[in-house]
Amino acid sequence: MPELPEVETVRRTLAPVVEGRIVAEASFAWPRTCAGDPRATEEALRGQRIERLERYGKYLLFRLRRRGRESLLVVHLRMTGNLIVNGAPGEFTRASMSLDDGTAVVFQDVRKFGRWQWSERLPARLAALGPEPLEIGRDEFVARLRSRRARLKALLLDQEFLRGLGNIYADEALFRARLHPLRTAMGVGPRKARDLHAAIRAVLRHAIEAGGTSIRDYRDSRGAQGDFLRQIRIYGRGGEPCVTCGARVRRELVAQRSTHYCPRCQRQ
DNA sequence: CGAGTCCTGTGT
DNA sequence: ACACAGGACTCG
Repeated sequence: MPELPEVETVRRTLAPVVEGRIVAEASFAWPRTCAGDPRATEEALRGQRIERLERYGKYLLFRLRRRGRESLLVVHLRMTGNLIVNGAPGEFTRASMSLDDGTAVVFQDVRKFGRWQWSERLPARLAALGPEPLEIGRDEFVARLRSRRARLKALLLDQEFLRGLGNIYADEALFRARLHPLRTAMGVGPRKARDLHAAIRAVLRHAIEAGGTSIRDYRDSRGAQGDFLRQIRIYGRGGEPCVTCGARVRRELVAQRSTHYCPRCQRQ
């Protein structure tokens, strides 16, 4: 579910609640939500001061400190995870953290794919991810893109290429840049590659402004839905007329993910 | 590259 | 009963 704009919205709404607070207690109702040993993690988190809440691609990083030692709580929401402030514990609560002011941060996750991982430093897996889509410069993006053999859709979903895009915003960006998802990255000319860079930035910025896209499960940390679905142009519109030209929007599987594009606006 | 896995819920 | 869902990992 959540991609960069959703995770950024969670970060923005959650940061003022948790920054500067101390973890009173953490617990895992579904042990596999914890990457690592749940008991040891609960113990490691107790008494930690949350210094900052950051976003890294689709990951949330809680920067922790206890007795002068820094560490990290890495959270990935995956498909259906939500971090809700003072959320009512229920059937889908997989983990939670209570803070020294009595606030509870409750992790609700229907499909149980979400993960919390405590670590002393940024895990190597994360360190290997690509740049932030909103930080990479145009020329560097173009060079990076055109050096790759993969199809555009697969490449945009590859977190080692860019960190933070997912299925919705990959399709939206390709549509806005009028690029066919099956085109090879290497074959994209410099001009179209620049268009794609601009399209990625635009769609992410607008989506963040709207608080993300709630298709079904996604909520920010206050429980509010995102509003970007109203601005979605291509994702999930298979069979409907293209908003630009009226042609029938195609939906097909690419890299095992449903991919939406307009066969007239986005030529091979 | 594709296919299977981890999971539960919803819609046809 | 079956397909599908915003993600990522592992295996051929």
